[in-house]
Amino acid sequence: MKEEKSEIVITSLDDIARELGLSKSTVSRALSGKGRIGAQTKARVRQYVKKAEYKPNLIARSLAQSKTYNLGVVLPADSDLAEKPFFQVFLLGVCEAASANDYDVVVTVVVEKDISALKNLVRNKKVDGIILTRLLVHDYAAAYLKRSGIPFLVVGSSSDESLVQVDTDHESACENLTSLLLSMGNRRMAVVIGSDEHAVNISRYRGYAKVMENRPEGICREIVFQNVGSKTAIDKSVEGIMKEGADCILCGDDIICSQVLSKLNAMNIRIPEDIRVASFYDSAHLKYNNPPITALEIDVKELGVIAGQSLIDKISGKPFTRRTILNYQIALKKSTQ
Amino acid sequence: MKEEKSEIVITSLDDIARELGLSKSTVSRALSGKGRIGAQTKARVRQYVKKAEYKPNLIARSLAQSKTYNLGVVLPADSDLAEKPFFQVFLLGVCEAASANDYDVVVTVVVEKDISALKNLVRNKKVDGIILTRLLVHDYAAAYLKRSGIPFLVVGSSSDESLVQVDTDHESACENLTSLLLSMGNRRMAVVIGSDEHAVNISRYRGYAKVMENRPEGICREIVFQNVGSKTAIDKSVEGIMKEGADCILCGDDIICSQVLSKLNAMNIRIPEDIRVASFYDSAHLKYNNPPITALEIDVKELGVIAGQSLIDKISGKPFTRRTILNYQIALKKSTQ
DNA sequence: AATTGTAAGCGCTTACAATT
DNA sequence: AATTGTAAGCGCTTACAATT
Repeated sequence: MKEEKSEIVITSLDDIARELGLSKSTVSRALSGKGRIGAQTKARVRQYVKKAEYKPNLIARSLAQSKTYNLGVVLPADSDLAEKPFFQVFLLGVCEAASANDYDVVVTVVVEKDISALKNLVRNKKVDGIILTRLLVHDYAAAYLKRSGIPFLVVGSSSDESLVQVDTDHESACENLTSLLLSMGNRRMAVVIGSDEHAVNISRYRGYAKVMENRPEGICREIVFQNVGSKTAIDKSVEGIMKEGADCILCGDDIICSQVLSKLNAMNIRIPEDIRVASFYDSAHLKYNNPPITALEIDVKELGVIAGQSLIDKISGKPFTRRTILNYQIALKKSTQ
Repeated sequence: MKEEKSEIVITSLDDIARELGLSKSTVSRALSGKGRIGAQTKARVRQYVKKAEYKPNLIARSLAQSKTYNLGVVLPADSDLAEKPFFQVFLLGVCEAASANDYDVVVTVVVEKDISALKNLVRNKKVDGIILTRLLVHDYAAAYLKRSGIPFLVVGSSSDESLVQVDTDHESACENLTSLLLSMGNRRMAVVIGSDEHAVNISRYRGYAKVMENRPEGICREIVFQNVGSKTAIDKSVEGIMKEGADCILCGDDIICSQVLSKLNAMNIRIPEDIRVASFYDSAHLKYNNPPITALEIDVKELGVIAGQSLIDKISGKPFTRRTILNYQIALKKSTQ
């Protein structure tokens, strides 16, 4: 008898309803928990569903509810970002949050100003909300999403109050690291930082500048290098910095830092004896460097989890935080001793 | 008049049909190109759709066709992999191929042997096919997907003929690099390689072993380190290698290599004067290292594109290649001169 | 024979009606 | 009043029928 029953493949609410002598809607209510439903029936349906290993068709549910239960994550494919593990680790965090809420994660790519893939994702209604993993100063993607009306969230800080934001407070983190290094005896603090089209680089520089402005000598333009992209540009800035006799180099991120280290190494300059080095962003390579590099540490995966959860809260109409700021740590290592 | 027309928001085939005095099915055929349809009507519908900026509801299409137009990509979240940009760059490649075929990409995460998220993705029918981005020697995910019957593809090499595979020929690549380094005068070639639960590490070691076995001295067990995971284990292996007087170290991948470099640096051992170093996998950090490191180069993004396209071909019943082997390059750098 | 329309179906949700 | 059922709807596709 059992064998006979298990021969019937249960693929829809209709099947269950027929087997249990109920109507489709009752079964639906028993499973969703929405609407009035008798406790007994509910238990009976749920038990049956479990035994029959029935899995509801989420596509059908999507169509009926106009919800996809998908989160969109936008990854930048600019060549200089491709190697940064930030996005990958962040993505794992989002997946974790999504998974815990029965959502899935759809990724899409924007290259520089080409947001056509993102547009398709939104217009085709493939996702219920979007996470932008980086924010440009003039961000096309954010502007488009605002117009579109879809719930979205940016990783990054912006003065635009209408944006839901999740970020570390880069500015104050960099401010703290900079003044800490000053208090440790460094005087001429150089900085090498990436494109100021990226909001994060602006914040980081601002943190540095805030401290230096209040120093008697002020900001020394000769040892400040912004908009540094290529390896060549970094090499040049390091040469300039050494010529100017700086005693500490602050690097905008891990990639810049490892290139700065490479150049210093090639110039036979010792760390920390000849110059101190610190980075505004950490990575495994800086940890394993010899000497290990002082850096700001962020729990990127946690950032992803929080971003995912916040977006889901926003989508489901729960109260959500308009601006979530994550903690950071200053990891003092041998490179600044 | 135009204003009046544009007030009507076109959201479904029904709307278009009404506006054009046609039936829903005719409109559907005009847009899909399937079934018999008059050339005039086809043009008329398409023109209207363009003007009205109509976007079909893909969820509805999914339900009707039992197709999602989604590709699933499985990312491993094992802690030692989180920092590897391989997966990120590969993912960008898959997105590119997907995008070109009007597919989207859903990512999911497996942690060690926990494939529950993958199971949900498959059971909930959220994707039409799956890409496994790494292959274990005993791969739970691959075994499950085989049972489930969903089209899937693995990045990696396996003797299992039933698996659709995309990979570099790691074995012959490592074989070539090893014999090249021998021909350059190195005699005692050490190797440091990761967990042999990963198929790729087995292949790489096999390439190395194939060459060394044919040497008069054979494989020297004292300078072969497999299953090396932690930084501590790597440090120990480097110490052992130096004690045994090896003249060249082959690293299983970029992460291992940068940790080996860190240790060598700490021991004040010069490259290439005191020892040569090469890696079986490349990354930006090895390029920027001083000296730059000889390594095998793979076009990972291209690998992603090919994997994505192959899977789509398989899904759509087109002929697909059961095993695609990508090219590699040996980048000779100063570290082995 | 070529083109278009009718109607059922994909598997859910949900307002409303009907039953106890 | 509490529970369950009826029927319409979400927006497509597609077999088959009907029209020219």
